[in-house]
Amino acid sequence: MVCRMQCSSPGPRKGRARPTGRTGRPRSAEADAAILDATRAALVELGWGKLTMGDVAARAKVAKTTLYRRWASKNELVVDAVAVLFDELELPDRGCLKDDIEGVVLQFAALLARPETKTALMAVVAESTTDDALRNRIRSAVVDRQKRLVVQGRERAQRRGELPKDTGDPEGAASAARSVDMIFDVIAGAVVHRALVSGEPVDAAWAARFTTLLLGGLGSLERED
Amino acid sequence: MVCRMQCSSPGPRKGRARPTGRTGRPRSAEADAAILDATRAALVELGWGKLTMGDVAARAKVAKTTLYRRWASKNELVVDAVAVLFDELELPDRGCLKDDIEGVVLQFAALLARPETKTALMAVVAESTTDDALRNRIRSAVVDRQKRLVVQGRERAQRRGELPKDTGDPEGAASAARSVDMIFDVIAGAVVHRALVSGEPVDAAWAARFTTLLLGGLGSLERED
DNA sequence: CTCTTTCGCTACGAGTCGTAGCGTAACTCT
DNA sequence: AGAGTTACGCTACGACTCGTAGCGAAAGAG
Repeated sequence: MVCRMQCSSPGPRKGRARPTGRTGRPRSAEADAAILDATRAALVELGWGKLTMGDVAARAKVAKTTLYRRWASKNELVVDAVAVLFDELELPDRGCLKDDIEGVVLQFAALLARPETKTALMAVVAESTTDDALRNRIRSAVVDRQKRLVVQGRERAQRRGELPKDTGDPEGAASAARSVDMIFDVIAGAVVHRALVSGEPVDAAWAARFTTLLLGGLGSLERED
Repeated sequence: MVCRMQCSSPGPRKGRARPTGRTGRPRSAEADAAILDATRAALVELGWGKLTMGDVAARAKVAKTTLYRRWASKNELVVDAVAVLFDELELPDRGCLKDDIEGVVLQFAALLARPETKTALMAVVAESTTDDALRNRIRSAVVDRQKRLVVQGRERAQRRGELPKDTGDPEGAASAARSVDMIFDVIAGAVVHRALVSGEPVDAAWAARFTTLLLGGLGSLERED
């Protein structure tokens, strides 16, 4: 889902993309990497509004036409450039649910503190409100990467006995899906809002208070179902 | 804080701005209103990325130079155009804290559902990460308008006895301020994230579940302090 | 060696930006 | 009423960005 005309296939050979199946000169994987690096660098220096395709091409030492051969618009380029940053997110096992949540909150906050992330993320979300293709790209490249952590943390807490296990029936499954969505929106939303809108630091003290609130709230939600 | 060179003063006379004190032709208040209306209309049709100053000027039937005499950039214009929408937000007394929160959540969600709001809000926040002046403008024009509702709802709940009253000491005041900030970020963040990032509806059922979570969490937070 | 595709490069029309200059309109003060 | 001051509409402008087209050269596949 990266390039414009070619199909990207897994398993590049010798630093080049596309192992076989097509003839002709293959696309340079180095160029791809250089372009994405240049995009992130430009985001840091210029921000979203002043970033131009020509500038990115110059930084990547690549012709502007090469850029347009792979990405149709600035939006899609930036989504791909930022998406890889979300691969860093992990959920190390800290022993209990509370510590796991605090860890992921701080990790997410550290990611949002990076200038290239903060300036790009909101901008592409804004554009996605009037561009369905972009919305889907963001969902698969960014949102799903994050939501996976919630599912993972939930399962881990269930194994520890900190959360009740899922019932097999459809009713329970629907309830579980609603919970995951809710938790995801609350965590990601609160962290983003504090960091980018309120503009105040997401530090360990805040993370601890927030986690207390979330866990207490989950208990109430559980009791009501 | 609206115009570029002149000081806006309250109490216009006869549809014109600035009652007295300065000489010369006064700025047209009708033009201001027409420009802001045109900006919102253009946001609906074009979105943030394709909105141009020339287009807004044409819609408002105003010269482009008039636009630049009042707003230095597209960012500031859009902030002012969207800010007034947040004046609609109120906190009607529904009798108990739970209903008050659900009400404001749904009201905020309805505001975010409007295309001109959703497409503009995230965009200006994105730009504000690299523009301090814009950040302050957003804070005073949008964020403070929302936070006021949290303070108001909290005081009302305290009068009802649903929340403990503030202690007079500095420690208690700091704790109260932290709570207001936390509640604000959680509510606004979660609603924005669900509506704009997850792209799922903020309906009455979601609002009820979210409110249950929040109130339960507040209880836990309270017990720990 | 031939075929195919990508590459860098240049050039281009279209569109936007933000400003300057001008004559005119609107309002205040004397 | 007249003078002074400021905002307005209009036109024009250079600078910039966009996205594309056309070219010859480079890089791999068969």
